[in-house]
Amino acid sequence: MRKSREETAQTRQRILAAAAAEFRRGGIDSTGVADVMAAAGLTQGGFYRHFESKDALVRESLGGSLNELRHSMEGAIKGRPGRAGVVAAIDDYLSLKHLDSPSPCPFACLGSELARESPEVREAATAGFKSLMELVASRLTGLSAATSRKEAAVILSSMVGAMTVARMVSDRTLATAILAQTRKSLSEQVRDK
Amino acid sequence: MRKSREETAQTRQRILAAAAAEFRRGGIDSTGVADVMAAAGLTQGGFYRHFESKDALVRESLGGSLNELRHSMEGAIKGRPGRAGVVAAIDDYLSLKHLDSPSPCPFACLGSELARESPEVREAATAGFKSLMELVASRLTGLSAATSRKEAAVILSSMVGAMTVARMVSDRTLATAILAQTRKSLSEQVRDK
DNA sequence: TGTACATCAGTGAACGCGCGTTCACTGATGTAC
DNA sequence: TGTACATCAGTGAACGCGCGTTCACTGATGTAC
Repeated sequence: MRKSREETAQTRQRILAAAAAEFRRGGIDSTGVADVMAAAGLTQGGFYRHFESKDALVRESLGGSLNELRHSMEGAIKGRPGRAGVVAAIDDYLSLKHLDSPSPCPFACLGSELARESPEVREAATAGFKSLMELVASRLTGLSAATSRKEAAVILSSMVGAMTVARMVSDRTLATAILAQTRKSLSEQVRDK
Repeated sequence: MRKSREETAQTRQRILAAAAAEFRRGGIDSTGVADVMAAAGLTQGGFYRHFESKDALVRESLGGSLNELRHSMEGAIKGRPGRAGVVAAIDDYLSLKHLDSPSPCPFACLGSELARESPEVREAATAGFKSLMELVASRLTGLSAATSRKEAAVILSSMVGAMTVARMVSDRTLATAILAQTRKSLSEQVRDK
């Protein structure tokens, strides 16, 4: 049953992709190694040929999620010049589509759980957040480097908060209102500062 | 071993208080019925004399947490007149003290987990959020009722997002910067709108 | 290039453990007369 | 008011179950000559 080196590498990537999606969907604690392996079309026994532990999987798949999120935000930002790029990223993130579809954002899906994860996992989350901060800050022209980073942190954490709360409430009207009003409020903030 | 009616009622309250604190500290999934009962100074066997299931405990203790949070915000708001009351509540919530101490806010502690809880639990969370919204909105003078509620929703979800992210990142400097800058940003928003 | 052997990806079953829940039991409290 | 009995809060052990992890085994791949 041994697989070629290429197949092995592909399997590893398949497990990582399945893990990233399953953890975001069901949470870290509630998603078992067997769930992830089944989602990747494998049985649980083979897991430890690819990863040292569940924690290592969480860490690495979180890194993958964060990279994808960064690329998706880069795409939205690069479509428009200057500060309008940030507005586009905000509108994209706080869209109804993002509310309903499997979310690409581990902060919104796992935020409060991540605070209780191992130091290694939290460091991966921190690096991901900082990476998004730099991306947004680079478009907040006319501010000092330090100030633009701080403003970017506020914008991003507000986005995460809005999506987290919108996902939490069972009142659909309230959820859409939170997203719409936060889009409006943050866009004004980006344009005016 | 039977206890008096009064003692029974006190025990129930003790379990609820322990549950609220333990769930916020360790998350809902990771905190077992036995953990809660031990924190209340009891053994797990007696749990079902007081509650129908863990889900019922989660629902009721979440309601308790939300009531306490509302009272604490009411206290901060009532200390100052008009919009300054909202600023005081923001400063209180986004303080370093709140970052470090056992948090009274279930949204910041459990936000992403709550989105995956039972409909009953999510409805309790929704009612709690709406209650805070009304409280904040009542102080956003000069706006229509609908607009003030929407603004309140943005302010609250931004507060939750800032605290969630600040708790998540392993970089202390970044955490304090997020809190400070969000305080500043929201305060300006409250004063100017 | 062909052959013999070592490696190891993946399977399926098992490990110990902790979970939510149930239950027999205890003895103090509450109730009925 | 006093007594006999029913109730039930709390204990401690057990239930089935799913968890993360380990392991014997398989057979195709990789390596050495």
